[in-house]
Amino acid sequence: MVLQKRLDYGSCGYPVPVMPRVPKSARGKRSVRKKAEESQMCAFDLLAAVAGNLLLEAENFSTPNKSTETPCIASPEDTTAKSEERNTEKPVKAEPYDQGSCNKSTLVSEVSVQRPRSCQIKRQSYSPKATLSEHVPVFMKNEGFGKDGCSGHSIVDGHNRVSGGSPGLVSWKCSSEKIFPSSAESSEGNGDHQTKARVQIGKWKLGNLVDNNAHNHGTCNLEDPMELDVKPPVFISSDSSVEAPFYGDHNACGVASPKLRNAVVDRDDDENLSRNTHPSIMTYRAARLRRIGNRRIRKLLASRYWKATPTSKGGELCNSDAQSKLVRKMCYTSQRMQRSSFKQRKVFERCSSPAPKAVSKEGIFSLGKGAFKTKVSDSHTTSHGANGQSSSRIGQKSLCESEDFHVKFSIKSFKVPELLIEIPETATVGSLKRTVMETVTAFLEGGLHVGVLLQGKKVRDDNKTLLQAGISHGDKIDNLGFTLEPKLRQAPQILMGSEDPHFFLPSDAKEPKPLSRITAIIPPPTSDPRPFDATIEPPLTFVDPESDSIHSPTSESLQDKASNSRALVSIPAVDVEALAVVPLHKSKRAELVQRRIRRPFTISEVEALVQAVEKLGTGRWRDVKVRAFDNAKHRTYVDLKDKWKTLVHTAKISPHQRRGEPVPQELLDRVLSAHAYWSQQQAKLQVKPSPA
DNA sequence: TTTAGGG
DNA sequence: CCCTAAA
Repeated sequence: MVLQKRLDYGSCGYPVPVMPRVPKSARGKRSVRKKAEESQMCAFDLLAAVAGNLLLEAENFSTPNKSTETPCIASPEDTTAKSEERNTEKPVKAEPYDQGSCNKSTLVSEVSVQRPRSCQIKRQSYSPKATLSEHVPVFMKNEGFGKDGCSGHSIVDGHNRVSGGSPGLVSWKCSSEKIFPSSAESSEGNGDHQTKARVQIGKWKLGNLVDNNAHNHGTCNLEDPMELDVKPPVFISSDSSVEAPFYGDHNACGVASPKLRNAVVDRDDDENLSRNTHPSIMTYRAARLRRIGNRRIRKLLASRYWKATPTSKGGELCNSDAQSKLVRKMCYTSQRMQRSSFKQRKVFERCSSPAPKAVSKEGIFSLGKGAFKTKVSDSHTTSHGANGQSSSRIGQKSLCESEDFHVKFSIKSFKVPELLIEIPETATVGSLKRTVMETVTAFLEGGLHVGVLLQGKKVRDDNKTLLQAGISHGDKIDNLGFTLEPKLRQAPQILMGSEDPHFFLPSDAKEPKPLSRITAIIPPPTSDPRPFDATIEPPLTFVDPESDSIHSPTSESLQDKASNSRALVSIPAVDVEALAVVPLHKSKRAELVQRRIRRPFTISEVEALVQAVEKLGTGRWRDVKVRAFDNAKHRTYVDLKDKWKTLVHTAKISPHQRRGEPVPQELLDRVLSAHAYWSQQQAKLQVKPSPA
């Protein structure tokens, strides 16, 4: 029985994940740290990816040589229930830039283009001569992130709408347009007795794209598109006061300084467990886990990533290497995006904020009021890079001097398709937030197709200049619109049954079928319906008393699972080829999979272990596992080996140095003797061969 | 996949 | 517990 609630997600700000989380497991380990660093992937990457994606398309289409009909190699998507198959991913060529149509689920942003009043913008705006493809800069702003971001309050009540988009930026927020009355509905009897809260998020919007700041400050400037290698800028900003351009920064994966990141991270207060876990990161790590070799673990992981449909096997699903692969590719992609963004950083000039604010060393970010604030600096020319203010002025000046014929766009809103999230009631608000965030992130990661609509008609020819397309600074540009379509190629099928008729369909279909809903499912804490130890354990078998769930899940495990569920966010496929722009090294995602919860061995477990080892000896952990812990799913042979190792160590040290639940001396003695015995045996085996 | 060990 | 090289 599943209780599904539809909560009005309201208009809370959408916190763009910024800080790739370094799992606790990292604990200062070099290797882990390194990995975490390597795999840093944050929202910025994501946006960078989007931008890069757009950019790439722009390039493709603005380059005469390239066909505007970039072949889209369709890869028939296997829609079977198996996640592995589902994720099988094949290289795909860039999809046509112009989708040609935009259906209901297409994201349509309200864009208005207006002619700058006071002064003309020279570098910031696009020349009417620019081709449509060059039009893609996407400015995003994540308001309210710094302060409370998507707090539980805002999630539920969702009435705190952020107002007044900042210059040159678009703010992400859940629009309040869509309000879903709470309702409860029982789930289809799939066997599990869980309660889930379902949160549906309506359309989202991006706030103002281009500020109206043109009149005030004379504006935002972009280098002449023609003279730079046009890279659509993507700005991300959190908090209404400052804007952060998203540049793929080499040091910080396009994010801010560590400090900044921390600020963000820390704000995630109601997370007790692994915070800021990123789905993609998680998934990425799953890939690594491939080699761990424990099928069970892998399965478990898999179940975390995809819908944890409780099955007779205990809710375990197959893991998918394909997915991992996919994720890696995504990372790769996004990194490439970053590079392009970085590139752009040098060529674009902008002054998006009315009031000059502090600029960080790099001239990119700055902190303010404890909130996550950043300021775009002018990197117009490298020489100006470090001084936002002066650059600003310079920029303004040049703006006013610039010629006319530039059109200015203002995207008032950007709607993200409906999101459907399923989460157990027992999950924390924090996990809910994360899930939402990750879902959206995942969604965005797929990249977007940008379409241009002029008076309702889609402007397909990317090589036309704005002027030719009828987009001039003078007239009828009010009806200019953009369509942002998810660039999904396959449908994440972790969805809830088939209640939603239109999901994302492979976009390789004739008509693009953008997703209309993204679903994320968080498995309930008890989603691991492990057979209630129905079998009678063999003599030596240790039966975990509080085996996975069922019996009063501790708050720890409960939370753990809840947080694990974050990985269940759907991760749309990405058109890797299209996004491939940035080199891989930097922005993989941070590690996602969290460390397994610590489950201290109980005395009975220790006893079972000792007994098994006495009998089998060391070095046969697999057998020990089978013999004594076959029913303890969470104990792997590696765990047993480790435990033995610690037991031996414990037995050797003085009692007062021991920690944790004291192990009966009797057992420790047995450990020592068994250890001595088997060590001897091993030594014998080692020596024998040579004499013989 | 397992083992064996270092972290 | 994690991570991995080796077997």
